[in-house]
Order: sequence, then C-alpha cells, then structure tokens
Amino acid sequence: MKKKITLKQIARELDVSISTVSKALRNSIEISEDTREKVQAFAKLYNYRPNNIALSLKNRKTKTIGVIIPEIVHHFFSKVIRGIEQVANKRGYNVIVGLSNESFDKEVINMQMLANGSIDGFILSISKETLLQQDYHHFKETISQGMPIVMFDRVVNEIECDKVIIDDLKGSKNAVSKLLSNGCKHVAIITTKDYVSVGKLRTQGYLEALEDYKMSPNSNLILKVDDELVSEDHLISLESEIEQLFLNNKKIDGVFAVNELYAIIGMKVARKRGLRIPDDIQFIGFTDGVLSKHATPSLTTVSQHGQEMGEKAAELLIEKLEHEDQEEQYQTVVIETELIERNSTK
Amino acid sequence: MKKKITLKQIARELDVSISTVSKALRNSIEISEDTREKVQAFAKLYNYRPNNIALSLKNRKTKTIGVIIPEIVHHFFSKVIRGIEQVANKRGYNVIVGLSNESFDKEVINMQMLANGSIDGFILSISKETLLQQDYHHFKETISQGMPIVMFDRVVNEIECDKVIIDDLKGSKNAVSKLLSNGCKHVAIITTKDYVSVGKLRTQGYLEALEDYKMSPNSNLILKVDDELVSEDHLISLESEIEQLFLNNKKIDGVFAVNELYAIIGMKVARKRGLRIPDDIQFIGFTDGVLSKHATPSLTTVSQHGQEMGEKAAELLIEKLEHEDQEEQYQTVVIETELIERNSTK
DNA sequence: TTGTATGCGTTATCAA
DNA sequence: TTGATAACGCATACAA
Repeated sequence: MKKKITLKQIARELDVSISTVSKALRNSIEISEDTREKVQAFAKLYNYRPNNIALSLKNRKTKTIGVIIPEIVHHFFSKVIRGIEQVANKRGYNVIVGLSNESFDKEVINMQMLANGSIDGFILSISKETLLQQDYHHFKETISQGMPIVMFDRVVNEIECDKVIIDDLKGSKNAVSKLLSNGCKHVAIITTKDYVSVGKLRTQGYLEALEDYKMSPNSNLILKVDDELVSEDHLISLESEIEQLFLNNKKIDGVFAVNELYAIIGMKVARKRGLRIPDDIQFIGFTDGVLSKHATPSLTTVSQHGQEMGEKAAELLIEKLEHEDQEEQYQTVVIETELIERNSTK
Repeated sequence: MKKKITLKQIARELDVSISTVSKALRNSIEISEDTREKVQAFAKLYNYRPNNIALSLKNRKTKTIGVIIPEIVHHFFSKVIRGIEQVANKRGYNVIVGLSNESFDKEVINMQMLANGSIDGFILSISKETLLQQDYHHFKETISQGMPIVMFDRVVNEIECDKVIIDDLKGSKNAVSKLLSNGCKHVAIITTKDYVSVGKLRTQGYLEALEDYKMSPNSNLILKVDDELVSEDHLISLESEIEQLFLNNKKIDGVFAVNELYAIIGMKVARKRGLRIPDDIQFIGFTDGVLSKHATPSLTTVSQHGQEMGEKAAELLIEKLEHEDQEEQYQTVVIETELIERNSTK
C-alpha cells in the first residue's frame, strides 16, 4: 500500500529541495529541463496529486460550494442539486450537501459545520420550520462574515442576497386560467398554510385568475393543508381532508394543487367518487416530478425547471466568489415556469 | 462586515500568545482561570470557530465522506444519501456528493477530485458504463493508497472492500413466487441487460422461482431492455418494446419488473390492452419509490430499504476510518428486502 | 502559567 | 538554476 505521496517525499527521493519539485511540477521555466523531466517522471510514476486541503489553506478558498436543502427525497430538490453539480463541476468546484430535514436546528448546525472554512459559499432553500419561526439570524451572520449565499425557491425578503425563484404567482395564475378557459366553473385549490411562501403566492395566483374571470372566490373551495411531515399517517389524513372538500362541494369540476402529490391524491379521491378525468373534472399540479408524468391519467403541471434553477444559482454564486471586488449588488433571477399539458386537462 | 476571526487575531488583541489562546479555548488547566475566561469571553463575542481546513491539514483527516452515485434524480439513490447523511452527521462527519451520471469518465474525475485530501473515504455505487467496461483501476488505486471504500447496490467481486447489498436473487425469487402462488401461469419479466449486475441477479431469481414451481422458462417471456439513458425517447421505445412483449404472448397473466418504472409502464400497456389489474394480470416491481405508492392501482414492490443501506454503508465506513489499526477484514452486509403488497397483486 | 517552536502540504518571495 | 523561508490556521511538545 503506497500512501499518497507529497512534495516533500519526492524532494527527498530525488535529493532536491521541495520548492524545486513544486516549481518543476508547475512547469516553471526557472527549472532546468533536466530536473523538470526527472521530477515530472517521478511524480507521474507515483501518481502525485497536490493535496486539496493544503491548497485550500494556502489560498484561503476551498473551491467547494455548500448546499443546504430541506429534503433530498424529493424530485424538485434532487433536480436542483443536479443543476448545481453540473455547473459547479464544470467550473472546478465541488458540492457538499447538507440536509435540514425541514428543521431549524439542523439547518443552523449544518451551516455552522460548513461555514468554518469548509466551503466558499452557500446555496440553500429555507426549511419550513425556519420560515415558521422567522428567525434568520444564521443567514445574516454568515453573510456578514463575508460568505455569500444564494437562496432558491423558498426565499425571504428579510435577507439580502442573490436569489433564484420562479414566478409562483404567475405560474399558478396561468394554470388556473387554463382550467377556467377550459370551461371549469368550480375550481378548487389544494394548497399549504400561508407561512410557506410559495404556497401563499400560489394561492394568490389562484385568486387573481378567478378575478380575471370575474368569479368570486369561495372559501369552501380553498383547502389549506397543514403540511407537517409527510408521513404515512399524514397521507391518510390528507386524503380524508380532500374527501371532505369534495363532500362540501359536489360541483367541483377543476382542481389546482400546489404540488404534485396533492394533485395525485386529489385525482385518486375524484376517481373514487366516480368522476372521470378530464371529462368531469380537470386537474393541474405544480412541479415537474415523475409522479405527474407516469400517473394515470398523466398530470398537467406547472414545471419549475428545477435543474435550471440549480444551474443559475451555481452561476450566481461562482460569479460572486470569483469577483469579490465587485460592488455589492444582489439580483433576483426569475426562472420562467411552463405549463406542461398532459391528460388530466382537456 | 467582520471577517472570520482566527486564533492569531485573538492573541494579538488580548496580547497573549497563540498557544495560550488555543489552550484557553480548549479549557486546558495549564491556563489560569483569569486568562481562560478573558479569552473565552472574547472568542464568544467574536463568534470564534476553529477553521476546519486547518484542522484537517493538521489532523490529516477531514471528517468528511465522499459519496459517488450514478444519478441523483432517482428515489433509491436519494434515500441512500439520506441514510448516509443521517449517520454521518450524527458522528460528526460531512457528506460531499459527486455524480457520475452513469459515465466512466465522470466517475474517475470525480473520484480524483475528492481523493486528493478532501475526504477520508468513499461510499459509492458503480456507474453503468464502468460496469460495462469492467475497468476498475480507479477503485483499486484509491484503496491501495489507503483510502477505504464502501460500495453499495451496484458492486463487483473484483474489488475487495466493504459492501452493502440486498439479496437481489432472493428478493426477486420471492416476488415471482408470489405471482406464481397467486395463480399466474405465464409470468413475464422485464429486466435489463446482463452487465448490470443487479439486473442479472434479479433475472436469475425469476428463473429459480419458475424452477421451484416446475415451470420451464420461455425466452419469449423475458424482455431484456437495453437500458441506456432514460430519455423521453427511450421511454417511448421502452413502451413499444413492452407492447411487443404482450403481442408475442397473449396469455401473460403476471409481470415481474426489475424496477419501478418498467412496472408502471408495463401496467400502462396492459391497461391499454384492456386487461384488468390485478384480476387479469398481476404486477410486481422492484425498489421503493413514490411511483409505486401512488400509481393506480398501487404497485406491489420489493423494497430495497435504501435509507437503511445508506446508514449501514456510513457505519461501515466510519468504523473503518476510526479503527484504521484493525486487521484488514472486509464484510458484505446484506440488507433484507421486503415484499410490500399493494393493489397490483391479488 | 505562559510562550516558543514545529509540523501538516503547498506556493511565493527572495537569496544564493 | 536551485534552495531556504515564510505563510495559511491550528494544536502540541517542550522550554521558560
């Protein structure tokens, strides 16, 4: 077992100084062709690679990006990571992932772990608990220490930093308009409680679409699910909540759900009640996961372009990292949503 | 903007030596209570945290684990990462993720990037291309350099290291037996080409189950999909391949698919042909993703317990890392599969 | 009780 | 053309 070799060892073996080896390997013209070749051959033979940690310490930058997301078993976040990874790697950066599991404490701890030199900057989406508690001191602190943050999807006005979001309002407004223009008269929405910013915005889009069509909202048609942890149990109660929605409104002929799962379960309930999709009732969901694509009928959704969000976030962060001199100017990039029409709408 | 503070700065401010500060912060009894308190107060005020990179360099260990997976937009791998993250964090380790995208080159490059000091050990699942080319030198090299590897799911006999797998053969044999005992007489299998080790094993389990039931295999019932990248196009061809399967075998009354997607698409084709599930035909898939749970009808599957695999892999790796003195003894842990019965079987 | 020196692996500056 | 030295931030053996 030949351990990783270092400059020092090469130097000793070849009976030259460490700095000679270092220069020779970097093809410095200071070094004679002779020794250069000798050193390079030896290094190649022993498969020398400079130690990243030492480089990080010396350069005071790690060339790695820290990503904190609430949950990884989730198509949207997986896609975002994929996008981040893609551009990060292309530009010579590593990606290190931390999960908050929607918990404030884990979010804080994970950030602390990474902020102490392990990474150059953060890309993150805020956990639900943090959103609920509205305690953002950990973000402010890291930023004030000179470590840039890019937030995506679940962002918050209180924090000044680069952001990548989608136009939730417009996306959902489009979707609901689609249902209305398709002839739906009683469109329900299945959404989250308002502290989840995206849920709130999507609800607002729903309301605006109704308004455009001169329809007045009916609170009976608005189901705000208390979206705690999505456990087995929760799914069952979710299903019964939706059943209740249908019981209260026998005339529902369109449903807009703020995520994929709500839509799928909604379709399930509708089917159980003997409704035909999309003839009797139409559905539109949010997010571009696998569930939508492979459901029966396949679900029309508002695509968030997760991968693109990740790519953009990584670009923004790397830009900041590599031009620290630049004026402090934060931007918010809005990624366009796209209505992907499938078979749950006419 | 107060930059991150270092020992040196604290020392200068307080007019003591660096080592005094260092010791004071670690509560060394060598230091007088007086200065200890003074230093600690100051450190707290400035929110001092030791620099991870410096610690890594000094200790020659980074307390971070490198994970290389073929694909992240995939429930199984997401779950594994989640498991890894969970135990890693609990034991003070970070997790850094690299994606191979099923490509040999990206796998090699990603490993090289991380192996140069960034991490203490690897957890990985081999990319399809690597499996196909059977070129494992990069694994052998990192191991011979003293960096431990734990492989999961897609493993290979040629490499000596800890492994976490499921009993693919037994799992699929169970599944097929279930179909047979449920009365299916013509059970088809939708599987991958043999170079994907798990595909091969699952096919073998299928054959053994048939044998147990004294049925002879019919090559017409075995569809080996050429599972390249799963693109939109590929899905379409996959669907038509499955249609062909049904055309060739009008009597199929049971299908075992080696993954979730194949099963879902199989169900779709069957439904199109007017078959009722599970009355006319029964389905079982492999993997524990969301598709299965929320399909209509919900799909009976062989669960791989991805999170558990991740947890176990992380435990094995950390064990190795923290007891390097131990004898070189590699183990292969087999995680039990579980048949989760839903509505696609009787 | 405090401080000095050394080393982790590298690169850069300056001296030889 | 080569080498010695300092520095990145920290911990520690040893000296004062």
